[in-house]
Amino acid sequence: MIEKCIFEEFCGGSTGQARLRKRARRMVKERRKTVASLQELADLAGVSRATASRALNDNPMISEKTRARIQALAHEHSFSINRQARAFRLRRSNLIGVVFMLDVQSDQHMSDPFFLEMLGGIADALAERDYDLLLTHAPVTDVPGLRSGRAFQQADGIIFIGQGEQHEALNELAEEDTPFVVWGGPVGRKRYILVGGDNYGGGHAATQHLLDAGRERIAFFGNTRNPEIAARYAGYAAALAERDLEPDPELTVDVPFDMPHARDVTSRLLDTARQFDGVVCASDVIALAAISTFAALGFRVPDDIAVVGYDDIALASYSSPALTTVRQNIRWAGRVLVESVLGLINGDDVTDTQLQSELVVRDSSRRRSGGRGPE
Amino acid sequence: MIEKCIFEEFCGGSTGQARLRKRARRMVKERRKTVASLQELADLAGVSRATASRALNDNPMISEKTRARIQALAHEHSFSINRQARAFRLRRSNLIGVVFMLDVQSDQHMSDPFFLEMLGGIADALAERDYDLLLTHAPVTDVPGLRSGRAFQQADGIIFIGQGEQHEALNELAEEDTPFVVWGGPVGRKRYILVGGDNYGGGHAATQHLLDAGRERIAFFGNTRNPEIAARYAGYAAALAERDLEPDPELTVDVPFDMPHARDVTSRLLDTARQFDGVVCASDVIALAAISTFAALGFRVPDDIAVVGYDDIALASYSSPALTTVRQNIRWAGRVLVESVLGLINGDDVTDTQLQSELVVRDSSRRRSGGRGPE
DNA sequence: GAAAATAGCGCAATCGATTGCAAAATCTCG
DNA sequence: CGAGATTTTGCAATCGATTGCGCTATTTTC
Repeated sequence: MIEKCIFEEFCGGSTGQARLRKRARRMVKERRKTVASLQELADLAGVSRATASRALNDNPMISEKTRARIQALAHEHSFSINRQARAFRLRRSNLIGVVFMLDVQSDQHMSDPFFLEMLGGIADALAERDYDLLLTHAPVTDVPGLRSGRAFQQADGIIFIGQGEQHEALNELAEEDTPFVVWGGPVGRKRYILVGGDNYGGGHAATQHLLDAGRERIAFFGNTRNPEIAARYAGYAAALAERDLEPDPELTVDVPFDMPHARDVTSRLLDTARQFDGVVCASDVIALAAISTFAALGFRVPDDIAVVGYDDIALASYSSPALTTVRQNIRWAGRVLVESVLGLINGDDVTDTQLQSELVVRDSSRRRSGGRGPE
Repeated sequence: MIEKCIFEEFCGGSTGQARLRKRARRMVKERRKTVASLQELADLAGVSRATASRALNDNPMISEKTRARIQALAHEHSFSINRQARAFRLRRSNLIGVVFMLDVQSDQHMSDPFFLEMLGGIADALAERDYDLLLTHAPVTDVPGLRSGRAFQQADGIIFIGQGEQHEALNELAEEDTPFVVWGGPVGRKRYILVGGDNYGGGHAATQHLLDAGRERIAFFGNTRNPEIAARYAGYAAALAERDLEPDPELTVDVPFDMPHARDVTSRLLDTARQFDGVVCASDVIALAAISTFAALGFRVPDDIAVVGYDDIALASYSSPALTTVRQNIRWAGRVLVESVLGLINGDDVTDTQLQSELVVRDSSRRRSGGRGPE
């Protein structure tokens, strides 16, 4: 039945295609064998590799009829193109590298759920565009070393998550020809495409929220050498300035992103007996570590010290008390990063993007209203 | 100087190599141009592609001298092999796919930090072995569909994280020829290599801990259709049995892995007014959600209800009260998974592995000792 | 010192898909 | 019905690295 359909249109000519057709007849018998290469598919269909290739790629040069027939055949034999060969020929792998730039101090890499959500967003967006995600978990002491790393060679483009303290190194990488985009905060003399949240606005909103709640001595926990954090700090300082306050240097604490260190630093701060009644944290993880430390040392949160976090990770709303935080739409961020890097690859004009940030008020920073507590 | 070194040993013969040498002289002048292919490197060195290839791969067929010279040249011109071409030729990509199998219910994929730590462990272990990580974030409704997915075609092997409820589908995949290993719990009629923690032991220890603390009606929160959870449940039931108790079906609650659902289910359970004073949770995330819900509803933790988690994610020790939980050495797990899948690829004999689990007691389950509280 | 053994290298085929160009088939019209 | 226009399809080169086989030098052996 099918054989008939396949061949009836060919029964005329007798040129070079005759050979192909003979081969096709032979192939038909071994129908069930898996089709492994384009050549085999072409033989089955009684056409040349070229035609088969074009048919599968919806090349308009191929007639509707032939295309349909070949695609059906491919499907029937569950044939799928060899992606290695394709990548080799086209010099395009359909792979996007994702590199996490983490602070150097933390041995315990990648423990911030923020990264996971970001990764999920990127993975989804890439999948929609028929790209795969090559994950590199780099010892980010030497960004230049990445150049010779695997990600840079196999991937068509790179997404860096966070600048860490490697802004300059990234600038140098921009001279290379692998396109990349960076999730991070604003910096001067930038030669790469940047996508980020409104860190300034977020830091401002967080601080203002604490001020509105009646807090007067507000600390900032975070590593301001990281551009994202620096922008949040700028927002923090600005909010203070609007109330004629200014940041107390002793309350600006370089807290790393991982919890053990964060806890450490926090408790040391408390030892110095500096007074403060509010904290703006550079991440939810830092905030949770801080809260835990405060609690362990006998401070009540939020009554004695109110805390605001950043990122709105899933766990933030389930801590007790629930954490007020600045939400970034991470999944959307992932999508924007993907669009940007693919845009670069296509040679489009790509510009920086700033996503909105939004303060999510939960009940951890009230001072005057009584705590709702257990009912 | 260098030119001399390169050529002095050749100045004898005058066979087919003469042509090569001429080309080399020409190339030397344009030293600085980036070397893009093996051919160019070979030309520079005055040898053939074959020799260059062998030299770079430390093939013993090549003399020490030539090897050193070519490798030096390669380094000098920062030449690195084209991995696409190599993968194509060798039919080996040095890519390992990692697929997360998540419960279907949860729209909010990948929010459990456990996955991130696991991913980090796998990424590190792979990097050491010169492999890259291809991340697939699959809609795991159809595992068979993965077969035609990108990961399966590009990767030399696959690591599945979690079986979800897809055990049977995995069994079918085992018929295919792509080697894979699975992180998960014990199941019957298994045709794939399994790596997992001691879920039974962990569940047992967690339950025993609560019993030792004087708890008498202990609930279990988790989806027991997931093999890992099922094993933990078995340990839970066994621990109860040792005290002549048996699981109350109404206290075995199918709690999904993501927090919103977990919270939902938890509060519904409390509505039914079933009495219980302890909970063994299938993950820390579930535990934190449960604690948060209990607190919101006016129960004191651990005084009214003690909770034990599973995984010991970084945040577990920073919740207040700190979470007692079962620790799995996730980074080591990642390493074992990598060794196993690479073993399969090499055709080694690979067997299942069970890693130890360890109860980490923090102060969330005391009943008789007074809470330490803020000092 | 000639024959045999051994190193060290080069030749050329190969992997599978894509694509410019040319050839063949089909269609259009006068 | 046949030339010209147009649509389809095939030929063959190409991407870059690897490797079996064979050819030269060089060394060893007697």
